[in-house]
Amino acid sequence: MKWKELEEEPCSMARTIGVIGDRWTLLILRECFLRTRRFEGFQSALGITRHLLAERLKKLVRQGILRRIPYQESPKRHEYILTQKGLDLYPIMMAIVHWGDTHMVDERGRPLLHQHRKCGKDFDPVMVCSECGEPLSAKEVHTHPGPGARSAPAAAAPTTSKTKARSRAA
Amino acid sequence: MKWKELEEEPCSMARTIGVIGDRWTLLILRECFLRTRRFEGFQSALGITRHLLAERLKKLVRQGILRRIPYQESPKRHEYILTQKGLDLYPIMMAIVHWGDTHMVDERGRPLLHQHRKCGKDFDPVMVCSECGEPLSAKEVHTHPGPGARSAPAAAAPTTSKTKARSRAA
DNA sequence: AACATACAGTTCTAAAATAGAACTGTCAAA
DNA sequence: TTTGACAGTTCTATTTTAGAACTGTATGTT
Repeated sequence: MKWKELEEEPCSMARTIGVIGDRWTLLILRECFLRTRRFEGFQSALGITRHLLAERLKKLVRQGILRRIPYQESPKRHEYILTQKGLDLYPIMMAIVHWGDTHMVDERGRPLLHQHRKCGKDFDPVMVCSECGEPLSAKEVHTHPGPGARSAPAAAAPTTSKTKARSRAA
Repeated sequence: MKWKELEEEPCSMARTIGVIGDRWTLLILRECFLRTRRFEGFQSALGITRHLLAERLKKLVRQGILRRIPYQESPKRHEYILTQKGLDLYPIMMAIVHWGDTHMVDERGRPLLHQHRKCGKDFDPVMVCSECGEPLSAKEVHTHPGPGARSAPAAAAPTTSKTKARSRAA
């Protein structure tokens, strides 16, 4: 599979993975949420090669996740700032951190704590149902096709090769 | 950076990314949550090469995210089932899907809907503060070092090369 | 008996992505 | 005049991934 194709699959997860689903991109986004804004900042914080960093930043800008804002003229320099679309990635980041806090910490405990300004307490992120407010777990959720589903009879995707992907959505 | 190193960084996000932060792994996990359990099931659903699939499944088993359970003798065959550690990835998956539903759908709308068995309604996942129950956003959260933080003065990491990563945690 | 099929891998080569280092170019400060 | 900060770009070497074929056990078919 070419990764461009991912973004066109009838699956919100595949599409999202096509955009942010690689290691460096996720780490770059971590830095964004930690307020890093400049090329050298990302590079020295992450140890990523300059080549890849330039690539990934371009992609994130193309995708509307970062905005490239000039902060000085001559030589022209820019900062990379999260757009609203980028800020909306926050639950993904927090969910990843929280899983790591739960399953990947050593004896020393969590590297970082998160304090909620509104209530002043250190917290964990909890994912709840938008309708009833109860915490969610996989077993309590039933998945069913929505309007954008690629229904089996329609469009009749050829599925030429035996090894091609069946259509599947999420 | 070698990806093994990621798992040892003092950052829950880096560690988690080291385990599940690549495209195929995330897609394999999607299939797991959609109840796929067998090698051929994953392969035909995703179109992943058999070689990589075998690799990734092994890694997920090593990490305790999947359990390999025999379902027949001679020839020995196994199913791959999510452990509790694997099931705990659900908020990450839902957060990814939800972002895609918000920012990556076409005119046709969402490919999949999610129904909460408890309340019976189609829902969106919402991330809230465990302490006060309010929805979270990046701007309302203050991050500070926890017990597992790699504090600057201690341990005195050499940081030999100019291009090596500064220590950074999340 | 001979053949095809299901299943779960393993093994190969070619193509693509990433690592690592060096280089470019503008400007400011020493 | 030299050095350093900054934001890249360019190059080669290494590592990963893609793609296809092959292995091996067992069942079902002709």
